[in-house]
This record gives sequence, C-alpha cells and structure tokens, in this order.
Amino acid sequence: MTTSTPGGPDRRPGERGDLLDPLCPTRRLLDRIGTKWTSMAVKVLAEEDPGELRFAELRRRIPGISQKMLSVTLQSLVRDGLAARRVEPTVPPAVHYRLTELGRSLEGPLSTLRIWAETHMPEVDRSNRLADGSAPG
Amino acid sequence: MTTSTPGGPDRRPGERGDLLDPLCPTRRLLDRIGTKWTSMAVKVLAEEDPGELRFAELRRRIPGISQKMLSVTLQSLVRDGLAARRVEPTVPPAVHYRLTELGRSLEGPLSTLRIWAETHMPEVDRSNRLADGSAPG
DNA sequence: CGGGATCCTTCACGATACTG
DNA sequence: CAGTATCGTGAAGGATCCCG
Repeated sequence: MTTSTPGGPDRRPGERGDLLDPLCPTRRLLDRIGTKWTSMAVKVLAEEDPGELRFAELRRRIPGISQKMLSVTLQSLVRDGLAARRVEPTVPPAVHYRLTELGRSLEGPLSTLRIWAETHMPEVDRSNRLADGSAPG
Repeated sequence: MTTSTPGGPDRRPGERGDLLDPLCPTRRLLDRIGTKWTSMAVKVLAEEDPGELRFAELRRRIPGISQKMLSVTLQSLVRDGLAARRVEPTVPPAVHYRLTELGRSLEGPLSTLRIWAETHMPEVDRSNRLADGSAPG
C-alpha cells in the first residue's frame, strides 16, 4: 500500500496527536488487512480455531491463492503476531498454523466489516453502475 | 490492490457460494478502504456530519494529502455513493462534500477497526521488533 | 478555487522454476 | 510437503504543470 513513511525517518508513532498521522495505527492496520489474502487467511484460521491448519490445507481452503502468496501472507501474520507456526520435525515436515490470541481478537472487527460489506456493497455497486451509465463517453 | 477479476469476466458476485470468491463483497470493500486516504476522508467527513466540507478545508484536515489524491479519493467516494458533491455556482466555484447515509453507516465498522488498531497495534509492533531482533542477518 | 493531464517510482501480486 | 528465488506486470500514489 506504499505508505513508505514520508516526511523523514525521525517520527514516532502517535506523534503530532491524531489519526491523520501517516504512522497512525489505523493506517498501518489497513495496510495489513488490505493486502489481498490476509483477511481471508485470518477468516479461514478463525473458522478452525482453536485448532490448527497445515499449509496445504490452508491452500485448499483459499481458492486461487498461489503457493508464494500463501507463504508471504502467513509469514506476515506470524511476524505481526497474529498467527503462530508450529513445525513437526517429520520427513517431509508438517507445518501447522493457528491464530494467536491477538489474531483471534481481530476477528470481531473483521466480521463487522464483512457484515457491512454483505449488507451494503450491493448499494455501492448500484451507485457505480449509475455513475457508469450516466456519462460514460 | 490489483484484484483484476482473474478467471474470466463472466462471473457474478456471490457465485460459487462463499466469501473466498475474488469478487466477494468483503474483498471489494477492503480494496476501497485499503487505499491510502479513503478511510481518513470518511473519518474527517464523519466528524463534520451532518455538515459539509469544502475541498480546501478537507485538504487542510488531511495533512500530507496532495491535491490530486484528494480529488481522486473524493471521486471514488462519490462514485461509490459514500459521499455527495454539491457545487455552488459562484466564481470561483465552491464545492462541498458530505457523507451520504451509506457513508455514515460505514463509520461504525471503521471505528471498530480504529479501536482495535489503537488497542492492539503496539502489540503488533512489538512482535515485529522481536522478529527483527532475533534473526536479522 | 477546484480540479485535470502527465510523468515517474514503488510495490503487490502472479507465474514459473527450483529445493531440503 | 512446504517452502525459496527470480522475473514481469499493473496499479497506487507522489510531483509537477496547466485550466476555467
């Protein structure tokens, strides 16, 4: 999402007071859940919670995701402390993922968004079609 | 956010059943509020609600936004039916923006996200610092 | 005042191939 | 099985200039 911390490197989060700061927590959260597969992965993991899912099983449950993007997405989740990774030292290795408590706590806000989306995105789509139809060329 | 509707143009929203569809409403909502300035603009407009704000005033209240990005952001909001644009035919023209009812309804879910972010992003940051410190090189 | 048009850079994402 | 490495593309976003 770009947001490459413009304005100099010597800025602290929360400085200058308000949520409009480029480093504000909301912006940084949106940068994360805005990436294409993150919210899907959280949802799928949350549905399995408190259980775990293996890499291949996650891939099956997220149709269309590539191996690379699942890997990148899970690494981000683990790095952010939203998911945990557990490796069984077998051959071949079996890697399991689960939500952390922090990850679980994100499910509420995300489901709120989902409900709004399911309820109101049809209106947004109608609005877009209207805009397309009124003055296209 | 790319999401360029892969898999062919002949897909209907909601088809194939679940939220994992690339065209699922949640994904499309995230594509919108994930863009850098959208949620900020909604927040600023919501604080003024039910009043209106002019272009220049919005720009003042969103530090760091460029003229172009404010324009693009507002056009998206209007196109999506989240904001309304009103032009006073003076010279020079005065353009006012306000949230629609649909836009107002989005404030709830967004503030839920903000609260989570303010509460938990410090934990996410700590997790990231841990990851950076443990095995950087 | 409130934009539009243009150029440019960065980055998310996809496709593909390789590995322990 | 569960990744890593590499390459290419499209789109977001910033900077700048112009316009009615």
